Amino acid sequence: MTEKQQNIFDTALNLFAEHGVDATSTSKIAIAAGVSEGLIFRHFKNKEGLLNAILSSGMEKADAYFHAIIGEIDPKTRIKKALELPFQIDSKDYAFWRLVYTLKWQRGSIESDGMELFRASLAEAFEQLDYENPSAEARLVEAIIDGIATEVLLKDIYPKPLLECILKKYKLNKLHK
Amino acid sequence: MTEKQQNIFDTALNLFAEHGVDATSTSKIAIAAGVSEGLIFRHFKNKEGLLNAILSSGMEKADAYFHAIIGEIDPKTRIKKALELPFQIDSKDYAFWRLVYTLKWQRGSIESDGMELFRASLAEAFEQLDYENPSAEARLVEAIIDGIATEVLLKDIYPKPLLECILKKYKLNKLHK
DNA sequence: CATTAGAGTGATTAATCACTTACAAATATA
DNA sequence: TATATTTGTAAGTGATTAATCACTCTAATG
Repeated sequence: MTEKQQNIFDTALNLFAEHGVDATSTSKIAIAAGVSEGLIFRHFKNKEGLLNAILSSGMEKADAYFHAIIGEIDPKTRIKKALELPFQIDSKDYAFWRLVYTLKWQRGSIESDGMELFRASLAEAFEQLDYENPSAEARLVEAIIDGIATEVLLKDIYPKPLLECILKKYKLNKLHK
Repeated sequence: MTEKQQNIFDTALNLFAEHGVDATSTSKIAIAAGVSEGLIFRHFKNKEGLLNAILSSGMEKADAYFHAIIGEIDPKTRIKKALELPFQIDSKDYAFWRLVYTLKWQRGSIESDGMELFRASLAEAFEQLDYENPSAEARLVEAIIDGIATEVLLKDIYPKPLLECILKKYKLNKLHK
């Protein structure tokens, strides 16, 4: 990636996240990136290609986090780590996640293979712990993660107290390790 | 409201919810509603005015639900009713809520006075029950509601099992009344 | 019957949209 | 040094955008 190409990538990500893809024109991206509009199309083919480059780059990094949780063998620890996910979002990645959550509502959620494995491994953990409805429990955890992530991404408040609260509900707050 | 005005209102709501406000042109609305484009501007002044009409109309109905919860005096019942909220969304209102959740990420969340009171009354309930951090508990419930509502609105699955799961965590599943 | 007001239309506006083309500058390779 | 190749630009393209325009139609009022 040349410097200008990286410029396009970064400013597009920020503008997409802040105002939405549809409200962000290629001309605005070019101006904000200090680049001619044509260069966007040279490097990324079209607007959709630019968006896809941003998404796949971000999901690659995200998949690493998911696999770290899948690899956790102890079911309690696995669930705990899953619930901790939204509290560990790197602030550098805020724009990316804002974009992902925005796109959920129009273009369907961006699914990586890591996310599917993550879902299944959660249900498996609840099953090992003899929960009554493991798959529903897994979906609930996913919903809670989404809800808290929304809280973290949209309101800039200190989220840690929420972690205490939710871990208590799952009796995971005094878990060794 | 004349029939055509109602037509514009309804089709705009559905298109806004499905594709987003920015991706929905006034010409598309007019065609889908079987109406001349000019009529949109006669009745609603501009696109923003149409959006505002849709939002304020919807929030009026939503406020009724919030006040029903605020009016509940027993703290446990109040919290339970709050957690039940996302499971009781009228399917006729799906489009409206999809629109609300979409707009959260770009134009800021649509806040009604009912919602602020709701938030405060939740914290009050947790305080009465001697929870350690009532305001954090209230924010957590809000986040959970948002997460489950997202689940309900985006995936068309049967959500009731999730209600069982979450009520158990709050020990509200065997609450009389 | 004459007047008025609101509902509704279709053509038209300037601006913006995503994207293309023609060409120059820079950089690598021979 | 000569020649490709890549990186970059400026000026365009037609299509679409939100909004306005002059206008017609209908129904009620006096």
